[in-house]
Amino acid sequence: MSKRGYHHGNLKSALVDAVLSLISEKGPNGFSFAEAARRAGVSPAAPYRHFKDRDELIIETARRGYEIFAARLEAAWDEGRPSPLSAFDRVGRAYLGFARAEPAYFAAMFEAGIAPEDDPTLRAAANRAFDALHRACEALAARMPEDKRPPVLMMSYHLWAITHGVTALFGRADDARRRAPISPEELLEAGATIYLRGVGFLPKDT
Amino acid sequence: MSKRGYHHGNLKSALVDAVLSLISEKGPNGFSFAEAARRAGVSPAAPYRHFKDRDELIIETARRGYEIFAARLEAAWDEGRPSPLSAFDRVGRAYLGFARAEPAYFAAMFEAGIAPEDDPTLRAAANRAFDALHRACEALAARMPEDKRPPVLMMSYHLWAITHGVTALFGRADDARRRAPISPEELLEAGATIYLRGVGFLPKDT
DNA sequence: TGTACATCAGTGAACGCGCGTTCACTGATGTAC
DNA sequence: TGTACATCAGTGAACGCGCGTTCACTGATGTAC
Repeated sequence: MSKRGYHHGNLKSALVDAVLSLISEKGPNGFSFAEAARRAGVSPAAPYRHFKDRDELIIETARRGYEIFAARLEAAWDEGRPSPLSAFDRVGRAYLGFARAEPAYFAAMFEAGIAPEDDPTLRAAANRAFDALHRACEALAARMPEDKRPPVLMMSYHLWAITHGVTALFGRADDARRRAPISPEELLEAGATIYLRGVGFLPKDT
Repeated sequence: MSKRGYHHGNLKSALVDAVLSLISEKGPNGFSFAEAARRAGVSPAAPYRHFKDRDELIIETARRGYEIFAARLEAAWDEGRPSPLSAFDRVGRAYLGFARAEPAYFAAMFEAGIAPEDDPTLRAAANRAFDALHRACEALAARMPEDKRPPVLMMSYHLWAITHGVTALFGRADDARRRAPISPEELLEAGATIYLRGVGFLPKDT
């Protein structure tokens, strides 16, 4: 954090940080190119050296968010140790935890109205996060007798949907959170357990 | 649609309509007080007769959205006819259908960063929508042997989460939709079926 | 090692624009008698 | 039924503001020789 001279040195990251703090304060779309520059201590023209426009800045923010998100999910999965089921539970908690700890990243990724399909690097980062979840589902499915395995991709989508649904409705960090008389973590764990029982992974009496 | 004179006659609704078309074009938060007035064919000061500020306008939009949404879910449920299960499936499809047919309302309700808790009438409208889903779950639970019923509220939250998750990820009408090799309707129906099997509502071999 | 030069990453002033908001106003409508 | 008056729902001009964007510029850094 040395006194900066004429060159900032790390303006790109500083702008992303500024966007994150602005999103925290005012919601996604509550930031402007000009204010991000001001927060980074730089003239309003400086961001143009790094981003074509406002959209490129939010995409870069979301991209970084997806990478951190993917890394957290992968770490939570930890190759399915000690058991796929307990590891999977950890992944769900990591999903919720990310949304709570990094609401600004989460908003940039899921609520800023940007489309992962539109940008190759964004798409790759988003896929990496989904792949972590998908690999966990593959490991779960591998534990089932071959003739009873559901389509793994479908299972991944379902578990993604329930995890995302619980997070978006009950687990968000802002005022739009719906109140439930049970923590989102417990709600998600119970839901995933019921789903896995229904899909045949868990016996009926669990 | 007669030629309007000095008084608009239905400005409040016209402003909400303008907001909806603006959200459709530019996403939630992509509208301004001034532009909504322009679209309604009225001077920029006119909206102040009906709304304190921009926020009150988006809240009114979301409130109307929740009421239409609740009515559609209630109609889809149709008191559980002909059977609770088929009626419940219809409710899920109505949820998805609303998000697809009315993306602007959906965005105002779930993605504009407003909090249902903050406004009593908004909250009431949002609750009415959730209640439709909750009553459907109660009817499902009533079909189960009393000693095996799960907590109905939890069941409602779970089915809400999976429905909302599928909708927000795969069923949205805009570019942020995730592509899956299966329609959101089928994905949701399969997910709900698996969940209901897991919770004991459906026998293991369905 | 020193120097010349190209490139990079900033500056800061300027622009036109649309926004939110206010104000005194006025035309239309509703109502008391 | 007519009239006077209060209230309602608009007008339109004006304001200050922050934004996105551009421009010619300049200080710092990297590199060829």
